[in-house]
Amino acid sequence: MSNKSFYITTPIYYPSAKLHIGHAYCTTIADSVARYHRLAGDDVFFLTGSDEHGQKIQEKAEAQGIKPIEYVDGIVAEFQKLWKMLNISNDDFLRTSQKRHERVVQEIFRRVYDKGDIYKGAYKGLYCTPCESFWTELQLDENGCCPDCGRPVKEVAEEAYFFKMSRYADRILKHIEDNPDFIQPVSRRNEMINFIKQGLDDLCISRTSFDWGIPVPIDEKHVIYVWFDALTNYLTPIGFLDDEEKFKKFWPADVHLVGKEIVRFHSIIWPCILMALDLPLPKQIYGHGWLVVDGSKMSKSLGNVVDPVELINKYGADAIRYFLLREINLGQDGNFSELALVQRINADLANDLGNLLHRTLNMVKKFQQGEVLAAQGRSEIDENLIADAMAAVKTFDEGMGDMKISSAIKGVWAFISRANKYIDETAPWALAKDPAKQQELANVMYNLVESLRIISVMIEPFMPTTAEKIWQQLNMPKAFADVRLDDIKAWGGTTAGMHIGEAQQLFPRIELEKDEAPDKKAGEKVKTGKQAKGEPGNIDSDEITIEDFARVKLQVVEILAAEPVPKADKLLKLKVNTGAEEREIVSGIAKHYECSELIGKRVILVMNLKPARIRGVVSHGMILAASKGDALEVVSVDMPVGSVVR
RNA sequence: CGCGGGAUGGAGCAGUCGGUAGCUCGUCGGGCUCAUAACCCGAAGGUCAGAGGUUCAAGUCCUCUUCCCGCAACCA
Repeated sequence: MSNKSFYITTPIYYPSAKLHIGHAYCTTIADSVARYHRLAGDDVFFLTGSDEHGQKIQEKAEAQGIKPIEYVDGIVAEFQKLWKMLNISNDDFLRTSQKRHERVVQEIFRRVYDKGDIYKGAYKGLYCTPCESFWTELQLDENGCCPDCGRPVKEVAEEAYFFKMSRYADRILKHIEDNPDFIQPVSRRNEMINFIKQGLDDLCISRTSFDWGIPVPIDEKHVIYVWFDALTNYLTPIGFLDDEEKFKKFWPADVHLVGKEIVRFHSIIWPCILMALDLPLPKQIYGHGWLVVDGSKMSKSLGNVVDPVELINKYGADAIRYFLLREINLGQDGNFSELALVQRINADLANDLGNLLHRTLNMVKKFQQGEVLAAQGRSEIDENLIADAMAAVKTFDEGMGDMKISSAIKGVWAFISRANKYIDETAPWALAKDPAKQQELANVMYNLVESLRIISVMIEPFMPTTAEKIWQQLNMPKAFADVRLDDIKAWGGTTAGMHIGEAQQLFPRIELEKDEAPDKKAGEKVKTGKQAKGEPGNIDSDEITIEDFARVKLQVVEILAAEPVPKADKLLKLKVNTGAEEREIVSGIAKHYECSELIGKRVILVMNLKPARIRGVVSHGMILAASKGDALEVVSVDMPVGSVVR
């Protein structure tokens, strides 16, 4: 029997830092799709990995005094630990530093070179010698200098190999236009078409300025630069060089799932490389959106990067997976907040799903000594429930097959709600009291158990652990690992006469404490360790809690330098010493102070204000000042630099 | 005119081919007692950012405006 094959990939993540919730989001999506296809009976290959080469990694390793491979080994181990915690079911994990990958990359380079699509040229760039970094014109600061150190850059040329991407521009454009599903969602597709029409440059694919990479096979001075190294990872584990049959089976990939910022590389550069290799193109590039945290973008300088490991430890992997898949529409940016997470857990997982299972098991135990009796005959209400169950399976099946994960989940939950309503409609507790209605009761109990059986299977791609827990509590005879989608495409798979297992809470409710309880004094510690941190208190009121205030980090800093901001009459650019570092901030006090009188002043700075670009200057913080009418004075103190204000 | 995304009841979001504006949470009222103070039913609440246009018909198509948010060739 030859099953349909399905090959899905995530990007290979760059191990320059720990993974955050956004990476977990992307991989969770891929995992749920992969799990769905396995459930549907397809032969699935699900790949993720790490992109380990490059200058940045080399620098980080040097800074720690270790070899790049040692540095990367440490971080990649963390990646794999996270995927294990999240129950990611990848079939392979590719590291670009692996020998098997080096072979592939070098072979691809040779093939494309032999074809005449690679030539030696000069990479021209703006180089900052002290920082040893290349910049593009747009990255430079307002003075045309290095954005890191502010010193001038110079134009240098470095010998490099180039890939003749321009040669494939017309073909890729046509491909995208002829295949509407190639790039999803459509908004990204339009963006790509637009981009190609502006013309494609040849791609620089080698570097000599660092050596942590795969050597160019024909020229040992060079290492292969990013895209030839990274994108080709998708070919390595499926037997590109060593298993022709496997390769034929899984290539072309069904979906490359990527973040929206790298759609371009996957839908333009990657296909061009494949065309140069005479290989078929992937069927689909799917660009998912980004997670914003409580309304603002995740960034290190904002300090709002969400660590998935912490969340998993606090709420469990399945709850996090459920939230990510349910709450955010694939393809669009979505908001992540711990408060929303807790609300989802309570409403959907504890109240709707958990309680449905619990009350059902409890009734079977109480009314029928734990035995699931055979159903005989169907009422109209029963028929409705069954029709809704079958419709839910269909919605689920179609939604998942079409990458509409959120809508698939909504379909499942609509049915969970339906089952809860069925209990109300049939009122089993009343049937139980009437000896003449025992068969009717048996029917209701059977239908509920059968509904939960179907629900547990549909939930598996989203919450594998919970799905199996439900299966076990129902005490279904078949091994859960062997269950397939076909098992729930028809009603009646529950065996009459079986005994249910022990009922256990799937998701205990998470109690939210009210900050505004009148009997609690302001300032009193009301949050327990279990409580979500960073949760907004009462948003409606102007009153804030001591915790709210504590989020504002105030500190004494010394003004080192001050100069006017060009073309702005109210703004001064200040350089301050925080004790730990120097920062640049922009302050609207030019009308009230001369630059010279500010120098040496010790003032209070809001340390953790989101950096903002004001008249082209990035301001990292805000100086406190008092004003009334036209008068204004900065708040200054005599305490030493670094003193914390509170 | 750098590119793109967004604006829909208190909050967060759906809305496929233009055809009666939906969902979740919250609020208010009711029901039920098997259950994790859970579940079920009902109600209130929106001139779909603004202006103009196409059309028998516009949240949906076109033009302009305002306001938010990203990106600008290795941040998912």
